[in-house]
Amino acid sequence: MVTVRFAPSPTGYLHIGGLRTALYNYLFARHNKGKFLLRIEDTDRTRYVEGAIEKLIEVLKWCNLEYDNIPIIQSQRLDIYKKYVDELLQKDFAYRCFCTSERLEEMRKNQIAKKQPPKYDRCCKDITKEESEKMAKEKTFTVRMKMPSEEIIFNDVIRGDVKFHGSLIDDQIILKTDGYPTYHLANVVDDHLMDVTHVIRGEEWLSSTPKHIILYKYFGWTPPVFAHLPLLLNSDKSKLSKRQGDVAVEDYRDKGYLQEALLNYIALLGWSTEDSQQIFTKENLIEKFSLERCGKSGAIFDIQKLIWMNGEYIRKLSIDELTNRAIPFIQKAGFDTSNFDFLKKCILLEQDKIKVLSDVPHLIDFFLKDDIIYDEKAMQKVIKKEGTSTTLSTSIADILKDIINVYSQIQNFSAQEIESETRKYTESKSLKTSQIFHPVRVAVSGRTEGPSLFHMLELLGKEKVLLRITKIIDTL
RNA sequence: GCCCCCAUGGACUAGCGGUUAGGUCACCACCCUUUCAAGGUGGUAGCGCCAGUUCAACUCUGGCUGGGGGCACCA
Repeated sequence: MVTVRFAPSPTGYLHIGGLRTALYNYLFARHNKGKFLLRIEDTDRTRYVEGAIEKLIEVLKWCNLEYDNIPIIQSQRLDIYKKYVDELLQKDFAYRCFCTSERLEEMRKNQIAKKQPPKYDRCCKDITKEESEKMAKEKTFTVRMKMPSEEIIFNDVIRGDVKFHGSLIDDQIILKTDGYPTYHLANVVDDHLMDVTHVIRGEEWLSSTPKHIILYKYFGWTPPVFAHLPLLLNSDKSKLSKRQGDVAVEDYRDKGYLQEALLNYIALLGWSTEDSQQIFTKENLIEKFSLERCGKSGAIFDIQKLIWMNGEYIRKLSIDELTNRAIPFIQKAGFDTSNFDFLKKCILLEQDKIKVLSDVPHLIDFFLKDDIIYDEKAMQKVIKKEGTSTTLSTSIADILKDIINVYSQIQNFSAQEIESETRKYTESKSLKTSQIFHPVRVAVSGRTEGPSLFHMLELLGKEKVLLRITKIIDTL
């Protein structure tokens, strides 16, 4: 059975690149009716972050990437790793290293200064077993794996055959002085113990794969199939990182990107179908995903396309669903959200315009509050007509006064009714519709852009409309 | 410095020897329209370079250039 895993380290947030890795693993598992497991790689105590695991799990849940196991936590399995390290020591595939980190650092500095590749000098490699046992009792030590001087070739599903030479690779530390294993050891041991069949991970791991291959060999285990995904990039083509924009999945969530849109967009960063389909349901992705159709080159994370796609998904949401999802954002902006039906009507009028959910409060705020803000430019351009004759300005006031009269007469203040009465008035005065529509719009909403005018007036209600127009006339 | 990976318009990509090099985002124009959007139609823009193989290279091979990743008691 196909078994894959997502193995993040809990650094405090889920990186968007990590999410892509998780997604591809998930899709691959579901497509093959296999298992998708979660493993937390927290073997670095110096990077321990309070609450990071919980946060990670919460974000994964928000993304709807459900895993099939109780998450494996590496820091709780120290005895297991120790057992395997001992096995390697016993078989002479590894050795204790008593060098201090100061010495190693010094050595590395010198090597770099001499333009040599930084590499351990194997100072402790030839200490006899007896000596090593003895020293282990009084000194702290790490354990290093022995890299054989041989050609290491492995097949990567995405990249084909990749070749390294063992002689160029360091004797990697597999067990630290604090008793914790390093990534390489823990990763290989756990993947084996969890029966992982396919390792799908980022390209940054490609060059340490030979170490893993050798570990599998030393243990006598069959290595999994490897697939190294191209990296996600900043706009300057460097590895996607903080500093150049948001990289945490929760940032996107908090800005109002839909989980469906984020995943859909991210799925397309490094994978595509032959017909270049853009919009996929999750089921669709599961059905069509394959590692063979993954690309090899890094992909720039382009927010523009994500924004477009998010809008696409928002437009497809039912109005109830959209309202529910927008409510937290409206609340955050300080508005009362108890009147669901009213909010629904407001949002419906703006649905086509919403790119991210955090747009919603601003788009509908003039429905929700009485002291609306009048956009200065809009006022100048539409109401005050700066630079043109005062007679025109007067006529706008007159028009608005007439409109008040017209609207006061309307019994059934519906969009249809308002429109027909407005048009009737326009004709009777031989005015252009724009001479009426624009000033009314600005008067009631404070801005030039907005929803369909008459639907907006209906929703606002006769009382507010008359009040707001009156208020504007007073300023003229 | 060493090792590895990669290379189609501004971005994501399709292509797997013969195509008017296709799609999506962005951009521009037009249409629709009371505004802004949305939607529709059309458009600008691309195979990094040099050899080789071949009747024929975006496609295969080699080199170059460019970009990226890795080289921790981090993952």
